[in-house]
Amino acid sequence: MCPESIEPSRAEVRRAQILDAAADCFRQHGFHGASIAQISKSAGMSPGHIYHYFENKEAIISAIVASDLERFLTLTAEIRSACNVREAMLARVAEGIDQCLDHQTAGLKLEIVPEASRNPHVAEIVRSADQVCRESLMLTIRDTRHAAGHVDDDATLAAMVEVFVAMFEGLQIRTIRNPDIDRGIVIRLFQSALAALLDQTP
Amino acid sequence: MCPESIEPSRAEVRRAQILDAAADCFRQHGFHGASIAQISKSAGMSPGHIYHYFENKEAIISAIVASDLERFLTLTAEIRSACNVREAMLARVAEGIDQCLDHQTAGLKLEIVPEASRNPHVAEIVRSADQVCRESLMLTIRDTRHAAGHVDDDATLAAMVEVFVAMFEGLQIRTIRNPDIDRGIVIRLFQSALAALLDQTP
DNA sequence: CATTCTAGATCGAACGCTCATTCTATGTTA
DNA sequence: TAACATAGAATGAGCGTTCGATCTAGAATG
Repeated sequence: MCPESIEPSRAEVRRAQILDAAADCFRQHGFHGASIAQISKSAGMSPGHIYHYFENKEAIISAIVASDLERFLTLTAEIRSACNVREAMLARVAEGIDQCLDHQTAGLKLEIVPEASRNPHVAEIVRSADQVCRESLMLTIRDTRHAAGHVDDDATLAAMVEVFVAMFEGLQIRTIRNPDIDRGIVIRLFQSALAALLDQTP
Repeated sequence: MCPESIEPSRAEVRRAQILDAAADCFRQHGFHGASIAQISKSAGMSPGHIYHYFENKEAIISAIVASDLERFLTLTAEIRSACNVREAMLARVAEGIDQCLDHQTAGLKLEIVPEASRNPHVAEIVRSADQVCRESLMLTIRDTRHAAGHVDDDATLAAMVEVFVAMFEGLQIRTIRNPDIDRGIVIRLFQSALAALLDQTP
């Protein structure tokens, strides 16, 4: 009677329930502003019961950070596996921008960064995930540049990645600081800025 | 015996003392992680005494956010008053990047954004300051583009500002997520990316 | 010049509250 | 019945904030 992998176990369902509720609360009140009482109420269970699935509050934070970064990891892997990577990248820009401009998503992602700057455990999760993303993007950009006849050293490629990623991460901040961005024109400009980055001759 | 404006009054000194200490504590523990007790100890006074200068903790947060944004406002005004604005902008990129890559500075700035996404009072300060910055930058870019013979509509100029600013704000996130950025090469790439943004023909 | 007065600066204990976490008791399932 | 799921009250620490007491510097007074 144990459905092993076909259906998630009750414990897995409970864990996901807590994680969903916690993400909501963290978005609304921040990692430290949200209380276990709030999370438990939002998850429909008692405060004490949460401690059957997570050692403490920090473990919930870590789990959310990890799952959030994992989703980003699969996105970059997806782009990398496209046949025409350059076109795939530019095509995905609109999609990526939409995600960056979503207040809910951006709010939670921006919660993570300052937390990483002071919580060593979160910092480690964030930095190791970031490294994997950068390596993946670096290979992607190198292939794209190679196809156009350019050969760059590793340091230049790494810097390209930084600029590339900085633009998207910066857009998340823009969404908070200026909620009235004109989405359509920003997409167009982002695409041409990224194309210039990929096509430049040093 | 009152030195009016030549020397700051005792109250002003005390306020600045509190603000400095608070900025330090907020950097280390976040807006909600830092306690009045910590701030008071770091400022060298009793917890109760802080309430002679600030109504409550949120007032301290607001004051720090406001002073931080004011500093940015003077920077953009400075650039705008240069004779050759385009060169001034590109020249200041290195300076701006240095500031973005400073962990201390970036940590506090990144604390502000998620706070703005849930604290309406902070949000208002941030958004109105951001609007002033954007307007200033927009005029600057318009003049630069005009000098090169380009005429852009307001929406395009606004989007250019967004991309421009997003790059710098994104760099602050990069510093946290990847502390090992190669500063020199990023500066070079940033400059060429921004030059491409300013010189593009649509 | 010495003394008194006073208003602001400063302290730190105390308050009420909320938090993360623990623990024991009860319910549920197989 | 044995093992696990769940509840919710209890705990103790820490928080932001308040408040009355003390201190101090300088003005007012004689």
